[in-house]
Amino acid sequence: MSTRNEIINIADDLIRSKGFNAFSFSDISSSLGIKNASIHYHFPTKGALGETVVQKHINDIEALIAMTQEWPPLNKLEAFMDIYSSEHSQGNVCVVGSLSTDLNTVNEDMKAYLKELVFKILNWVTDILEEGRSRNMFKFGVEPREKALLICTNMLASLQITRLSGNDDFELIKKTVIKELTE
Amino acid sequence: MSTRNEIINIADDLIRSKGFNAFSFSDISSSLGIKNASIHYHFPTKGALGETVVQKHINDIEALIAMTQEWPPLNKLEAFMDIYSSEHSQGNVCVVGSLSTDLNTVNEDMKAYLKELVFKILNWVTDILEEGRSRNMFKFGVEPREKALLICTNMLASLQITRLSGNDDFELIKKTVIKELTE
DNA sequence: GTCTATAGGGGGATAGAC
DNA sequence: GTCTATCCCCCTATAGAC
Repeated sequence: MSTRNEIINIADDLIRSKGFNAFSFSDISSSLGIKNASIHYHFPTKGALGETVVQKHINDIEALIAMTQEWPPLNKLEAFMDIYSSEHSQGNVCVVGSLSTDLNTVNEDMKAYLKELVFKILNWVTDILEEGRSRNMFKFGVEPREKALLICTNMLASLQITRLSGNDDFELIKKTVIKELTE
Repeated sequence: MSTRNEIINIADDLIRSKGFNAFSFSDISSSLGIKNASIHYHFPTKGALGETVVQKHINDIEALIAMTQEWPPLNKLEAFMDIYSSEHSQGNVCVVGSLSTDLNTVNEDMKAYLKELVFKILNWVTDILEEGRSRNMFKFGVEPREKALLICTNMLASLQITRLSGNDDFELIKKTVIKELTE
């Protein structure tokens, strides 16, 4: 992998494990075996690096949406939830949860990319729910976008709360969301 | 109000607006019109200040639980949700959301107090839901603690997500949670 | 592309006067 | 209780050699 991509991946991991303001260029350079100054060759500022990390998440979610386009609604929903399972297994929170906490400290471009990411996720989950209900696979008594907000907030905060309440609660939340939708 | 309590309140606000690692003693001292060194008279370290802020939230939630003990379940649930309405109106996230993001950077005592806070909240909401269902005021098809996890994660993350998706979504989430429980 | 060296600032924390 | 003065460390970022 290119140094540039390694930097992006390490920064992404650090944002989700420690937070944007808590990680430093030294965390990255020591992990990579290079010097701080070399990072600035690839990214002029910490903000520019942060923007690129968020863009990567936008690209990833777009790829996942495209890949699962023909899947049944329940499988799509599980693909969505698997993003969070993967983050949970690393003990990390999600990028939206981490950076929304720090939102008043990041630059305007990062905010804009984060908004784009949140809208993409919300629209995707809304579409999945709408499709699932119209095909009689999901049951819920509110608007699809309302239910999408509930499920997205369940996923986002489950990563944060289970850092404190206990790891088993993450799987419990996931199962409960699916149980409520399908029973 | 005593200087000590003013420091606690300003620190609390800063944690929920900027995050624990982003605020500095200078933010507090300039806001209070005192010098950095004076803060250290009241709190030896930043960690000790953080611990006190979390303890304050524990005390506040205990007082709220005691005050609403005889209220009907729906009013109790609304009292719980009003905590988040108040934080949302300030544009802040909740203390658990903020500090769980930074969890890997805070000291062990802060972690312990945060755990205590999360357990108190989860147990309270679980009790409210159980009481509401046994009195035929709430309907839900999962265990009370499971539903409490869903509602607590809805509240926590709604503050974070609506910083990005739009302010109206907070009220929408609140209304949807109550609608699902009571219809 | 990566290095050394360094600038320039801000962070938390302490000592001791008042 | 609050102040001034100061310490020491870490941070992001830049200049210029290789």
